[in-house]
Amino acid sequence: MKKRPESPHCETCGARHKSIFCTLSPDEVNDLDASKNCNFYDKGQVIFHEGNRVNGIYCVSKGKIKLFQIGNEGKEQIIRFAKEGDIIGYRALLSEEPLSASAATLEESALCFVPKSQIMKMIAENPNFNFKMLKMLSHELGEAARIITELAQKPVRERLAETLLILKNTFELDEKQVIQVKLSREEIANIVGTATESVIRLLSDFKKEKLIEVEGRNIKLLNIPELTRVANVFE
Amino acid sequence: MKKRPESPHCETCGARHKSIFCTLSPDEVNDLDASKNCNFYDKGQVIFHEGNRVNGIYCVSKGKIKLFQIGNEGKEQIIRFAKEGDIIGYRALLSEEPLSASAATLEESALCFVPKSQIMKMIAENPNFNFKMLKMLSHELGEAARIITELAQKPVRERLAETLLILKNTFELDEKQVIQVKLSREEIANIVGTATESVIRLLSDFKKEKLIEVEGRNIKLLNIPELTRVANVFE
DNA sequence: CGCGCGATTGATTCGGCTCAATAACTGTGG
DNA sequence: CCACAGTTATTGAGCCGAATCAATCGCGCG
Repeated sequence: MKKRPESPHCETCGARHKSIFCTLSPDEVNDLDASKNCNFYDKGQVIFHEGNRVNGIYCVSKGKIKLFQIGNEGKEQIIRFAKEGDIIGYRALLSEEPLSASAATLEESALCFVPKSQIMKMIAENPNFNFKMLKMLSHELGEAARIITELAQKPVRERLAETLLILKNTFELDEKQVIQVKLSREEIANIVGTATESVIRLLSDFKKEKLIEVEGRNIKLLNIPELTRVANVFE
Repeated sequence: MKKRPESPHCETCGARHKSIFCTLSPDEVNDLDASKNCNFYDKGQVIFHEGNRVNGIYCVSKGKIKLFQIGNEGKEQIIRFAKEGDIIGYRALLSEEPLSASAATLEESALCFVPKSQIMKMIAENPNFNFKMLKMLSHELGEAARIITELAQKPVRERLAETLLILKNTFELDEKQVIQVKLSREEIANIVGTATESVIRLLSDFKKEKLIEVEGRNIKLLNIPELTRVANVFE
C-alpha cells in the first residue's frame, strides 16, 4: 500500500494562498476545511469523466492536471491545465450541466473535493468570493475565445510556438529555462490540435533554429523573443 | 434624419422576458430602466471594438449581433451571436479586462446600455440574478470548449454542417425551414474557420445532396437528420 | 535481455487554401 | 427605369501544409 501524505489543512495549505480561496476569513477557512475531502492520485489517474455530473469542485492542493475532451474519432483535445491552487469542475457545477471535460493527473497529485453546498454558501455570503468566481469565469471565456480564433486561423507552426509559451506561463521555467511540466509528444499535439508527427517535426525544426533544446520530455526555451515572433502573437 | 422608434421601456420590453433580467422584481425593473440608455443601429454598424474598455453591458432589445475577433492576418473570426434578449459585453465587464471581441449588427438593431454600477448592484443584491450570471458564463465556457475541440479535430465539411445546425438553433427556422439570419458566404466562413470559397463549394455539395436549398443568403434546411449525421455530432 | 510503448523519420496522399477569372447582385445617381 | 461601379458569389487550376501510413529506433522497465 502506497504511503499517503497527511491530508492538508486549508489553513496551512500553500495552494490556498494562490487560489480563489485566498481572501476568505479565518472562519470561512475553517468552514471550508471542515467540508472538504482530500484525495491522492498517481500520475495518469482520471479524476472525473466528461459527461458525468458533479456535486462539488476539486481544488488542486498539489500536482498538475490536464482537462480534455474526447472528439468523435476518440482523439483527445486538451482544453486547459490546472495546477496548485487552481480549481476544476466549477464550470459544470455552476451551469448545472454534465461535465464538459475529463480531468486526469499529469503527475502525482492531491486534490480536495469541496461540496456544492459549501461553494454555494460562499458565493451567497461572501461577495468577494462571488466576484472572484465571476471574474475567473469571464477571464477563462476570453482565453477560450482567443484559442478559437487561433485554431481557426493560425498554421500549426505558430500554434506550437504559442503553446510552448503558454506552457511556460502556466508552469514556469526552472533555472535552466526548462518548462516545468512533462508532456508526451502526443499530449502536446492534443493541445495544438495537430498530429503527433507534426509536433515532432516542428520541435525538431525549432531545435535546428536554436529556439529550444529538447531532452526527452524536457523542453528548454533558448530564445523566447524569437519564439514569440514565430508564434505571431502581439497581445 | 432617420426616424427612430421610441426607446423601449424595460417593463414592456419583449426582449426582457427571454433575458437574464426576466426574474427581476418590479422595483428592480424600474431601477434598470432608469439607468439604461437605448441606441439604434443600422445594419453593419459596430457597437464596440475589441481592445477597448467597457463600463457596462449592452442588452439586445431588437436585432441580431455578431461578436468577432480579428486575427493577425486581419481575418475575422466570429465567436458567437446575440439576438433579442441576449446581453453582450459582460465578459469584459466582469473580468475587468479589455473587450476580447468586437460586436457589429447583422441587421437594424436596438441595444440598451446598462452601466456597470447597475449590473454590480443587481449581482450584489439579487442572488437569483447573480446565479443566472454565473450560470450563463459557465454555460458559454462549455460551448467554447466544445468549439475548440471541433475546430481542432473536425474537417471543414463537418464543421459547416454543424454551423448550419447551430444557426438554426440560434435564429430558428421560418415556416419554410429557412434559417432566420442573413450572412454572407464570407461570414459563414468566418464562423467555420475556413476560406469563403470552401464554404461556397460545400454549400453547393449540400445542395446537390438535397440537404439544403439556397437562395441568395437564405438557406433552407431540407434534411436535418442527415445534416446532423454529416456534422458528426452525437451530443 | 527482450518486450512494448513512445519517439523519430521518410514517403505519399489529400483536404483545403490561394490565386485568378467570371458572373451575379446591390445600391446609386442620372 | 436603366447604366455603372463596387461588392459578393461562383468556378477552375494549381499548390502546399499537414495528415496518414509505414518502418525503424530507442528507451524504460519488468
